[in-house]
Amino acid sequence: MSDAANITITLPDGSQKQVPAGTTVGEFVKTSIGVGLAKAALFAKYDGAEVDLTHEMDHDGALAIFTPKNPEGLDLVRHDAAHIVASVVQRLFPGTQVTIGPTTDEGFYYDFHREKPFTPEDLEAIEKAANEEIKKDLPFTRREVSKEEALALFARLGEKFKLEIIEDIFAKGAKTLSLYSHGDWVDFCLGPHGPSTGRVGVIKLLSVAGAYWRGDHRNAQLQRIYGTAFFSQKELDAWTHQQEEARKRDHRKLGKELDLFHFHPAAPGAAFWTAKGTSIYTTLSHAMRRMCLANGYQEIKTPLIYNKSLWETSGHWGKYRENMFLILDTDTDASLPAEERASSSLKPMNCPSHYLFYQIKRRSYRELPLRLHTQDVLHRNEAVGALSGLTRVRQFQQDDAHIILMESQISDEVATLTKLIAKVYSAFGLEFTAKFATRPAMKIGDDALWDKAEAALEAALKATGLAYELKPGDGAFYGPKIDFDVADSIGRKWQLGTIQLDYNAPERFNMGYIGADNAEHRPVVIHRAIYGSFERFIGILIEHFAGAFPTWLAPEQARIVPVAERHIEWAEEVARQMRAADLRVEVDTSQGMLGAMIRDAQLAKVPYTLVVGDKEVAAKSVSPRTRGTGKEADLGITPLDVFLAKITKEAEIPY
RNA sequence: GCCGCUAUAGCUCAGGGGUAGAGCAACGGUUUCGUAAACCGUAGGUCGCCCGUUCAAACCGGGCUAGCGGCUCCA
Repeated sequence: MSDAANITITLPDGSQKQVPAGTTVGEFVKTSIGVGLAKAALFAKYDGAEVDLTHEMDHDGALAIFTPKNPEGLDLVRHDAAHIVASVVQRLFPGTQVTIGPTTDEGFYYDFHREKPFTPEDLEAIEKAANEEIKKDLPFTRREVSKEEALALFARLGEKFKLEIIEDIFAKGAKTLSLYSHGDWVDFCLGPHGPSTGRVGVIKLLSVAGAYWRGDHRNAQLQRIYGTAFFSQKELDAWTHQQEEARKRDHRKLGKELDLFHFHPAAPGAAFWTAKGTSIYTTLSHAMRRMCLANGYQEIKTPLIYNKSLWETSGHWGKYRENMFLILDTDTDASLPAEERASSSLKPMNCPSHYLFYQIKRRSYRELPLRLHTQDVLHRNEAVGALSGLTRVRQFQQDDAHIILMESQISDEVATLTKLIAKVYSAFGLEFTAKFATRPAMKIGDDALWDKAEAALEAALKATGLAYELKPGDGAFYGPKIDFDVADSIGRKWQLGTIQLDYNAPERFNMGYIGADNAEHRPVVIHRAIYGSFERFIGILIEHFAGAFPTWLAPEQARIVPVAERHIEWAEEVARQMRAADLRVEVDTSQGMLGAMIRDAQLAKVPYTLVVGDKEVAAKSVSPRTRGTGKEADLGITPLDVFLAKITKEAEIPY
């Protein structure tokens, strides 16, 4: 189709153009498509690969142009922004070494090595200089160099982290390394980059944080500068506003405002739940218990403290002791290390309890799958720096279960479980992502068992048709797992539900069952949680609903507001009838102005505010008002029995 | 655990080397009111804790504790 001098370029609409080989993407767009697009273009995808506009096309292929209108365009300029920030940091703070600077969902970061930490004032100076660099509109230029050239260049610059990365890149089989420069600053990078620094509209630096080289805490401590970039100040302002709105949903803020839970320095990582918060907790607990009992589970309770010997059998003593609250034997020598003085520990997980429970008697294949559900209190000694509101605590309860079953039952059980999880999450309107995590470095059991477990779990997951992401090395120490993640208000993802397959525990605990053949067999264990933990789940729900819980979950489902003192009697009668129908109701007897009482109820995010005055008393009715402002929130005068029927239905557990 | 930041009244926050301030909430009184804030008054704090510098520390320095943003880890 093409002769030696010409190549055929296919555009996304299917049209084809012939141009001389060696034409750059930029020239092609300008001459064959249009000046407007040429001006807007940032980079292109040519024959499946992302390339710069200066890339010379040398063969037939499809070409797609990306501009600020594409999400990929924003990601690209943020990558440009990371380079710009790194360049000004090295100019302003000589001696600082660069490492890596990728983009994130919300912006970018760049990790630096420098003895002195960056101060907030430093950040301001860097941000100012970075934005000046944008105004200079310096072109990004690319060139390819050999390994030797690359090593020589970065050795001369004194960039020892970069030298390590270069060795890695070539070790993985790269033939050359691409360098990108703007001004006199150079970094290596796969690219592509935009045409010039001017195309990055505005850079905003957000924070500086510690990070470890290659993500390993044994390595050098780096300083990570987080930032974001937008094409215009207007877009940045809109994003900033959106961030502020998201922060208003923060469960730590709302938990205090709505009086749901509190923390005290005397018990870091362990919540005090108010009556309202406890109401949410117990409603969720009851809902899960009910669902489990309806789906072939039995609920059991087990001890909270166990002898060290149990943890040795389970493998926790070796692989999880750092996270366990040990109970020291006071008779022992105080100079000995804690793990030698410990005789027992608070349980950090329910699994060993359930294995002991299973072992209480001989089990038959007819009992399998044996599904044990427990909501006991667990303690994990989390690192102080890891604690965060309700999403990361030291004391919590899981909606935990262990399913002891035959290998042949795994697939069906995993399918049933993913359906249950999807059902619960959809009842809240929560969107989740699934991850499949395989054996970690810190593990028990031989590789043959892991091979078997990973294969069985992934096959079961595939059979459900659910989309999932692969997380190699992220499994529990005893088995591979499927994790279900939900994002909080500021986009951080938290693991909630989990399904974990365990071939190790049955071996360690020598678990068996008598099969139909009257012989002893080894079962398999599935660990699963749907909420994950009540604490984290409630934290996520608070943010998801911005504190405005659905009626069935709201701690106060209705508040009755008497217009004047003479209406209190009917208000109390309404409350009595509603409480008799198991509804959670309060009467506002504060005798404030009506508007003020309604405002209080609205701020408390009570689903229904029931105004009662002369008209309502006379008609044995209420005037319900939903959450929200203005006339549309007012449902008008409603007979009490009609309203009762409506709210009772809304108070039903949806799963 | 690591890096950085923060800590003033129940909450949100101002102030600042020389006897501590506001709004809301609380409490008392007046008001009895029709769909997002009535009015007047009262009370409330060893400025997170310890040590140091200073004639004098809430303010400056150090340590600790807790919280926040990340890293590591994790439900």
